[in-house]
Amino acid sequence: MHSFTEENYLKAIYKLIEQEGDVVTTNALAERMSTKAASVTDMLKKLSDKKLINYQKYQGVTLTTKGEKVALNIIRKHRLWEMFLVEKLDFKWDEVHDVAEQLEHINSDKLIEQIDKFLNFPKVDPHGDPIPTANGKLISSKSQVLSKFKKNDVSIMTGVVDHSAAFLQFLDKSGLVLGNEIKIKDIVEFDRSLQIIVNKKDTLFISNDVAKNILVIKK
Amino acid sequence: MHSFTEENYLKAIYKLIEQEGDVVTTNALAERMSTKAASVTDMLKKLSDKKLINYQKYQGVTLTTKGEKVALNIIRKHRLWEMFLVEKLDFKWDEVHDVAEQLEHINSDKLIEQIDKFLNFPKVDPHGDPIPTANGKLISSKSQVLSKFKKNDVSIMTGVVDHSAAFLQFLDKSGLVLGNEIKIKDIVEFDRSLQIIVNKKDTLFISNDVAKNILVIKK
DNA sequence: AATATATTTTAGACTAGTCTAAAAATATAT
DNA sequence: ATATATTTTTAGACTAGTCTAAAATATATT
Repeated sequence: MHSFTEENYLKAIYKLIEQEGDVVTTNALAERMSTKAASVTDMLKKLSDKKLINYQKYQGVTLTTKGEKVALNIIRKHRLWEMFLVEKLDFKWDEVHDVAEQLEHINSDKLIEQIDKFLNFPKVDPHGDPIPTANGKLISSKSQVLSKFKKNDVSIMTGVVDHSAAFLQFLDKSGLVLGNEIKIKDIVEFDRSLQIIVNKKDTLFISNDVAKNILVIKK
Repeated sequence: MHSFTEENYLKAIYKLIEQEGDVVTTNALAERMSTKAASVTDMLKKLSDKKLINYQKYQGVTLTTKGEKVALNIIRKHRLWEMFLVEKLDFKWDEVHDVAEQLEHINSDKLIEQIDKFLNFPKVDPHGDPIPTANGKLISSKSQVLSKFKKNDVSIMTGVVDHSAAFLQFLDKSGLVLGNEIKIKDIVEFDRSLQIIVNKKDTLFISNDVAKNILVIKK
């Protein structure tokens, strides 16, 4: 199997490609892993030798099919564990990340299949992120950020971009949870902040920064 | 916190003291950890510096109060996870060990308290071993090995000494599970093997070696 | 009590992963 | 087109944990 550290690098590469596009740079990876560029270079050589990434000096990295499979499997385990913590152990959605970061490295096919079954094969995790299948397929959601919508658009909240505890707690406090209907009542020209109506009842003002971190699907 | 490896050494020391008595030797520990005596010596110095063990060169080791607390906490987590796997995820009692060896190192107080609650605060694990409390108390069971009993004694099976998958599978096949009543119908002088009656129905012959690995409590 | 044997420790080396400082390559600006 | 700045890689060193081989200590035998 792959080491704890190798798995974390592969996951980080996957996520950076997912959000930043085509290739990942050494510096970007160093920042994400809270380490130094020199350490990243060392690890990239190792992952490249194992055929988990495509790497040419100075040219950045992408994942090989094999590397992507490993990354998606870690993400699958992470999201299933998060779901388990929230659904079965009464964790809040802002409390699950650190524990899931540990649990995702537990190595047992039977364990993760049974957890999946125990949860009745969920499609998304508590943050609305899709859970990759056992054979490494990821159904990408058609959700978009709320900030892209126009006045009077009505949508359903399906996820978040920022997963920090601070942001998630703010959403809880504001009554913004997955599944809620959000109608944009007004958009303030000056700062692009939004006035929204949640579930046809509560009127709320949110900044554009907040809106950029809320995922919705058009109704 | 303590490293994965440190935790495993402390657990091994605890178990060796529990079954072999007062002090643990370097060689015994090396064998248990599947490593070399030289490596053990290095680790003993480290654990001693951290005040987790009492160690004098050439004199063997015991756990300090602090070290015992760490060991018991690992054992607590191990046994709760085993219980979870069997009770909630349909694992067999011979399948849980390796996964629990990994899960026992997950570091989250909330997680283990919630697992405990989810299982309704079990007192023993699937092998009949007592689960230490959150504050490090271990209720030692009054069980004894079946081989110590006499002809016509009646007892209830409460646990096992050998936890290997092979032994547990043999017990399953023989219909010997926790809670069963075992009456000793006869003891063969020659090899101390036993003829037993399980649950007042099935007659079975077991070797003395097997009897030494079955824990029972007198009825 | 002296010697032989077994156990334990030390010394020095190895791997995985990390670091700093310096060198090399690439990108940007004039 | 060349100089400057930025990014990336290399070189060498460090820690945790491991190893082998040799030295030190303890135990057993006569």
